Amino acid sequence: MDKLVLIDGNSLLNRAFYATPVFSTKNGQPTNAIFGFTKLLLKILSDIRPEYIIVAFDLKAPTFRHEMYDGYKSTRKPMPDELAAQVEPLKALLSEMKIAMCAKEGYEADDIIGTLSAKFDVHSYIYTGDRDSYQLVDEKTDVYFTKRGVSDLLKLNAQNFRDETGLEPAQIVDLKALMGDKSDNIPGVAGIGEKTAHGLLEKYGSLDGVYAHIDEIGGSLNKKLRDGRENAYLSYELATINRNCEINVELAACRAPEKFSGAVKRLFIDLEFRSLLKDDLFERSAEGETDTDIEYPQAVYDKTFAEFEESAAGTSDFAVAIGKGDVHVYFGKAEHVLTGNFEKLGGNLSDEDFIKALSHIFSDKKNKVKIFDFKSARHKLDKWGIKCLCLFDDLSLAVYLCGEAGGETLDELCDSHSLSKQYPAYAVDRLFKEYRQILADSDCVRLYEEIEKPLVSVLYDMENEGVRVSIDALASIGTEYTNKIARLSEEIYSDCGCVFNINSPSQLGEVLFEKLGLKSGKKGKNGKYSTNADILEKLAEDNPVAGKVLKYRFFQKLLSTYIEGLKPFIDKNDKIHTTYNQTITTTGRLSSANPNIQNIPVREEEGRELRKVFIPQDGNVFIDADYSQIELRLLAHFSGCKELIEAYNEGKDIHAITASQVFDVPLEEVTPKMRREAKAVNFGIIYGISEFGLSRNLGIPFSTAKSYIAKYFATYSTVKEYMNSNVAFAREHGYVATLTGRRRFIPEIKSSNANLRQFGERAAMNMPLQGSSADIIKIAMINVHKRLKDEGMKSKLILQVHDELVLDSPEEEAGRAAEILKYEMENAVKLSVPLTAEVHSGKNWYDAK
DNA sequence: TTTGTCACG
DNA sequence: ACGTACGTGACAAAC
Repeated sequence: MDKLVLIDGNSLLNRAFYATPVFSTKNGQPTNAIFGFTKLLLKILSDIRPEYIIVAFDLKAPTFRHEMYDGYKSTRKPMPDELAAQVEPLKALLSEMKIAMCAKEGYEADDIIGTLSAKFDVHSYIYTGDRDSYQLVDEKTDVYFTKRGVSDLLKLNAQNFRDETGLEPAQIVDLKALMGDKSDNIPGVAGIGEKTAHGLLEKYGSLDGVYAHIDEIGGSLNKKLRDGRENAYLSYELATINRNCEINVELAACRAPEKFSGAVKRLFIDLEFRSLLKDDLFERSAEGETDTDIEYPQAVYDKTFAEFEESAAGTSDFAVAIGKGDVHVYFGKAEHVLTGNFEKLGGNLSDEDFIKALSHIFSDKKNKVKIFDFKSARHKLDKWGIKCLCLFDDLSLAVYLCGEAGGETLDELCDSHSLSKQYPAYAVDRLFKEYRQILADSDCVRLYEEIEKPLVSVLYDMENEGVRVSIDALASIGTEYTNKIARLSEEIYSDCGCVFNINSPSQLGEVLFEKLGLKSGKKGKNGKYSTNADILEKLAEDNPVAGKVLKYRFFQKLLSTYIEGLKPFIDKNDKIHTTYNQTITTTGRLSSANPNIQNIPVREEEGRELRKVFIPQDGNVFIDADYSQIELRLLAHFSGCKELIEAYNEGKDIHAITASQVFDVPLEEVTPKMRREAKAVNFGIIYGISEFGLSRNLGIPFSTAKSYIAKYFATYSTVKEYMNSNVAFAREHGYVATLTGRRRFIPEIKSSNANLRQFGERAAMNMPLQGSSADIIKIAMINVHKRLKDEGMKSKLILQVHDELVLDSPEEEAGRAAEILKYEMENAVKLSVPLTAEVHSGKNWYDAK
């Protein structure tokens, strides 16, 4: 039998909307509900593979139910704006997807679905979030109900309906007739709730049955039923789905699509549904898969270097895309595909000619190469023994600075711009021109040319240089931790009276809170106990096992992440080479990965010891410099707050001053506790403070945190004004910016979802501070790197940890190197407050801090 | 792949 | 009624 999928459009769109926070495209079009709906739709099509599909919608016009009963659905809240704004775009998408839609004045989607499933000789699969549809279940009709969100589907059938309610599917109408339905404002019988209604139906089977035996029912219930008889039968009618509406739908016009057109693909791209852009979903057009109005270059497979050189003669502008073993080069009107035999057989060039061709491009300092990720290209070219001397433009940086989601690959970029991946070098050329224009329009050209681009070479050198580790020290600390972990786990097993996996939060929660019956184990929304450090610390006051678990976790973390985790990254020279990602963060910071060298322990003494593992090269020392309170200084600078600026200009202790203001005591009477709390307030200010956050961070009552914040802003009103101005700017322009004009787009700030909106507001307050700090240290890095090189020094910049730089420096030039480092960091930019960097040196990273 | 936890600034 | 300081990356478990 043919299969027909029937979807309750309004119901699923509604579910999809509330399943996730609202998210929007860069243009501010909210898309979360359309996304959830589309994702489910694609899943249904691939799971069921139906011959036919119809999406039914409600219309605004009143239905036959409104005519029967004025109050029908009158208590419904209106749709939130952000959901309403998604209805028409969804219909437009469905229409482009060639999916049949159906709506009819006077009926609800339920009725249309009920009618269509009864009308055709097909097996129907109904998808809805409305439990009323239980009544449609029969041998040729399955109903799938979306439980939580949209992806969690429950197939309804007589059995699970009985399990859940103790009733037959058809009885849902009788049930509603008796108990009513608040959300639809169906009245039911006054005074009868779910329990009573159930009881009656179990005994008498149906509404008619109840009234047929009304004389057997005594007491107040009898009166309620007699008084409510009219309402009960009205409700029965209201709750019954009309399976016989007058609808003209030809099944033949409802064919389910197998593939979608290029127009649908473009709509997906516009809606930023990147994760749904699977190639096999879309039809391939004759020339390829993408825009027909693009004139792609001619593909050329040169046989020899001489052939390539001849075409490239006189060309200095190239666009290049490097794949695994193949390199695409676009210039003139052709895309040359070059492959050697390095990683696969059958290259069109000999290895020797392959290298020559690449050297022709990259080793000539007059050439300018457009490329997606220059830093990683250089590492790759290194392996082929090719020196990079050319000028370059980096597409990934341009895209990043334009405020697009960071970390996109070139492939993804091609997809989202409808460009063929077969011509990636041409795509690089074309995309770079496009993004270069956006950079110019958003005043980010200097940021790109003078900061991000020069930084590429600095980071390349840092990654190449690497940081040395002591294998012996690593091994001995590893043994020490392994022993500690073994002892602690034995003790924990014996204390708990059972052996289990302490690493598993769910097993740990079960043992602690159920077996041992420890208190304060509140289950979260997913039905699991939280066992994080905050909770365990509280527990440790009463039960030593919690403390042992904390210790176990601590050493386990150090062992797995920093001992075992680092080992695979150590090269034959005992060095670790991290990768700095320049295009990930929303604020402009770098991130470090494989391994992450920016989160090596320092806060706890026992973890800090690990830094003794990081050592300079023979005969060298580490020189470590970190900015002192750079974000707070930026706050003083940007806000223009006189008190803060003065305090910094006079070199005062800022946290102590804040403490004296917030706690209303003379500076001399500020206690260490007051200073500590004031420091937390200062941090909070930078993060876009909330009462909840501060109270949780300090472990103080909500009301106390509130009063601290109030006092702070009363004292530093210019800071408050500055923060408000950031939020206002973001609301007006959709973005905020740093010292150098780096932008972060914050669409959340216009959300009607309070949580999301507040998140946007905090981000608007924090980004200019965190981001400007990132700008400043980047400038410092470029200048330090240049000075060291220009002055012919052997000291090398090796690490960056957001506000900290580390040099590996020969002992004899360490003094000079430290001076340069400090000077360049402190003078990277000129602010209305001084920037200070604290410098230390030592024979390992521990001693240099 | 997602979740919980925890390391850093 | 709910979820909340900003920005990251890695690991282990559970799905």
